[in-house]
Amino acid sequence: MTTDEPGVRTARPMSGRIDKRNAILVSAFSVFARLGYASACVKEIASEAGVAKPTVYNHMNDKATLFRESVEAAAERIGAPSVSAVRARLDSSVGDVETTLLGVGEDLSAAMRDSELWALRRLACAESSQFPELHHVVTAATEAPIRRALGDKIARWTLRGELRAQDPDVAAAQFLALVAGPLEFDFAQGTRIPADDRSSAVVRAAVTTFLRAFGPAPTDREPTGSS
Amino acid sequence: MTTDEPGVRTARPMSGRIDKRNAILVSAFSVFARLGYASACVKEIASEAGVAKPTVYNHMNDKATLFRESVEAAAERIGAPSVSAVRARLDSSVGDVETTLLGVGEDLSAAMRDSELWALRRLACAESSQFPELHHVVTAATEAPIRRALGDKIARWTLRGELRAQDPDVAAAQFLALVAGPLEFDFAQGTRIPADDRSSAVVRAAVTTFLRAFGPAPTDREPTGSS
Amino acid sequence: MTTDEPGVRTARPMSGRIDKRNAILVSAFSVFARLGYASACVKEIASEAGVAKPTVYNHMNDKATLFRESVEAAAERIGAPSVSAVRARLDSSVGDVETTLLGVGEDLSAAMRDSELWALRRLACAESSQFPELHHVVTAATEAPIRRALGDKIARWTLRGELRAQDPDVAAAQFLALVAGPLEFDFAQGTRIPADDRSSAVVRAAVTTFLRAFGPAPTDREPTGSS
Amino acid sequence: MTTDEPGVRTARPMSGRIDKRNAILVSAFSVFARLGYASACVKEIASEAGVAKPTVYNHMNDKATLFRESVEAAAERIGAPSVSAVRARLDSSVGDVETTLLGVGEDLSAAMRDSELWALRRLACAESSQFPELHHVVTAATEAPIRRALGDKIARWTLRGELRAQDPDVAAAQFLALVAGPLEFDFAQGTRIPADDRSSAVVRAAVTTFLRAFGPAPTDREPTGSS
DNA sequence: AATGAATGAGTGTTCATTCAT
DNA sequence: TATGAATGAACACTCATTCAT
Repeated sequence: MTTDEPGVRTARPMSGRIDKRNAILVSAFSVFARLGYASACVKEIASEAGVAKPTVYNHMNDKATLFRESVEAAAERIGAPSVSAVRARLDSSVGDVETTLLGVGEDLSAAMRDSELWALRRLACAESSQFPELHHVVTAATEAPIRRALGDKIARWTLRGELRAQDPDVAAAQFLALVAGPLEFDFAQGTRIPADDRSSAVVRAAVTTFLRAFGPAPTDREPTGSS
Repeated sequence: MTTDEPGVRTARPMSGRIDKRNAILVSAFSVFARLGYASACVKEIASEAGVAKPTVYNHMNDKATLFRESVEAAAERIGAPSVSAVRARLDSSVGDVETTLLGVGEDLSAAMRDSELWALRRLACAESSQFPELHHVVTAATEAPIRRALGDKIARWTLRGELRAQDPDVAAAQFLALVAGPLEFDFAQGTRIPADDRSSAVVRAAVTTFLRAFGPAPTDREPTGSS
Repeated sequence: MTTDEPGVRTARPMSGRIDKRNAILVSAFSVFARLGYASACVKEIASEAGVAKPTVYNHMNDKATLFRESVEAAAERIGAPSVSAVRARLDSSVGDVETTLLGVGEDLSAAMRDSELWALRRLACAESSQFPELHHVVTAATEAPIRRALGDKIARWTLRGELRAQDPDVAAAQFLALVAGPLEFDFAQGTRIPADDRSSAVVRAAVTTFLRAFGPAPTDREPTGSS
Repeated sequence: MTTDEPGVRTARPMSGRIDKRNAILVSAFSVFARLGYASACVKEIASEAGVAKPTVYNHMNDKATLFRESVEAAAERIGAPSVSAVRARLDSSVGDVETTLLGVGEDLSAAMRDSELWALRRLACAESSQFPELHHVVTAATEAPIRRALGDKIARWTLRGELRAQDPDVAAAQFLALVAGPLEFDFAQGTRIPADDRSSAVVRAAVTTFLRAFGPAPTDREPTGSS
């Protein structure tokens, strides 16, 4: 239908369209994150994307679809860095268990400093009655891969005798909870950002508790503090 | 519905008004919980409360005030049972540490089966950019008292040598995280209700991990499973 | 609920509302007649009625209801005069058959000079796929009573030997057709208005033909022309 | 669908274009008939014609032109069969006057069973304020030729003494009115289809009345019924 | 000649809020 | 105090039409 000369030509004619689609998705997420689904207005999304309102409807059928797709795209975009960071850290073999866990904890607390991540969670939470599938979309792009990777690593550590976690997946979930739970309180849904030393303390406390529970040997090293 | 004996009328001249106000607050929370702040419409709230729309405006200045007050009232109402339950359990001296913690865990997981609690959380989360104070209101009525009571108890246990938690507040936060974190995943923002045995398993795993980390003596009892 | 002192007071509080409702219905028919259902816009109807757009929606649920009700009201209003005129003429006993039929014919052709009647027909015809019930509404308010009254009269004439129509209803329908059929061609859906003598000629021709077919005796009066 | 033999291409370079134009006109009338002028949307017309929207604009300047041309084309197409049928019947010399008139009446009532004819009338009627010329277009393609042919025939019958109609055109118009008038009531703008015997009765009654009025001799044959 | 993409203008409808009673 | 009625402002969505290809 179009000129099919190999090379750059084939990629070109679509690029503008794809650019526009991405611009729409990005601005849609931005506006939805700021105002919520119901209060966001398509006109503002369009103007922020630099297109006319009907162009938005040419790409996405209606507001609900626009919402879903923008959240999905944002989940990928926002979740990717922390997922990659944790994966890289777990794949590299440098450092002992404690150091690695501390690193993972720092990765998580760093991720929570991203206001877009909170916006993403807020949206998925807020609209979970109208768009229940979003919870899965968001966790699949943010928590789930980390949980899985950490579970794998804990299994290996256990095999190597560096840890003794009967069920690595439960242990992984618990480690994440030990880090995220207390932090979620401090972040107050992303409306506050705790000081660096506060989140570091939470991470250290989580690692300490985790290692006391799952540490390799019941060594009698003194429990040197959980704060 | 109201006391209609003529004699009583003079005694409680305000009761009808207060009744009406409560009816408005209750139906407001119900509608807000169902539809979210922006999508909820005052007309529906009024009709569900059995009053006319302007009557709502006679009691609350505007929609935002109506929202805030209805959420505050609902937070008290919804949070109270689980707070009381946990407090009662911690105040009574029956049972050892493990039994008590298991009981608290069960209290928490029972509380999470209340769909109104999830609605409350969803609202606070959803509107946290427009109404940031709600996060505090909700946690103050639900989590905070439990955390504080548990912290107190852990302090006492530690003093008695039944536990060794350097910082009881951190330990309390971690216990709650160990219970709530994995469960939050299963509840999926209140859109799913996990089976009883699943949540019991989570609670047991949380207690096991917690006791391994903070248990009194470095006993050499085998770590018999974390699932 | 309102002061119920007998007399004028009870009628008052509603009159403003009813006035407004009527104003809306009248201006709605005017706009619908001018532009058709789809092209008419509620905003224009509202402003022509001197109210705000939402006021229209307070009285009628949606555009379709507004349309139906405005057409029904207009059918009563527009059909009444010609129906009354024909009824009055048929009820009064002055004049012989021919004179009376000529009078009825003139009544009909006078009615067709009312541009609102054509607008009414146009609307019922135009929207008969979306609003099929309108055909009945319009004919019931315009043609049907006339047909019935004329049928009754023809029956009486036949009984009195002044006419010999076996089936008076068929004869009535045929008389109306003889008058209206040729005139409809001349009026061209109300876009043209034929000269007075033209429509009088049509009426005379209709009466002549009708009387030749249903006249009392096979008199041998010459057929003096049908034009 | 199109002739693809390379040789033929040069011979009929326009045929594909004309095909496309016809497809557009046909689908346009179909959509206009279904939805009316204002509610019909060009996109649907284009897709039903199997072309893209701008292609429609390449052939017809705008929606109004598209409407006019599609109605004109449809008028020819839809009117032709009944016109031909009546003409053929009148041209053939078989049968006496009564038989022929009965046949013409049946032709007319058969034509009214074509839902497309009603759609055509509805459109012309509905949009007669915006497109007043359509009334002429439609009648010229449907009623007018029949009226003229019947007038001619009545003139001949009168000359031959088989009828005595002073003004054949008026008589023709009256015959058509006697048939169509009562039937139009039954068809209710094409929303209902009367039973065969009902329309046959109407036709017979019309012929009876017509012949009583214009029959050749003032014979004293009993008026045997007008129903 | 035909089309995918884009848009300005406009629609019906809803809602929070106010006023007169 | 409580309410029926009214409204200004806004929103999702559609459509006829044009432009670049």
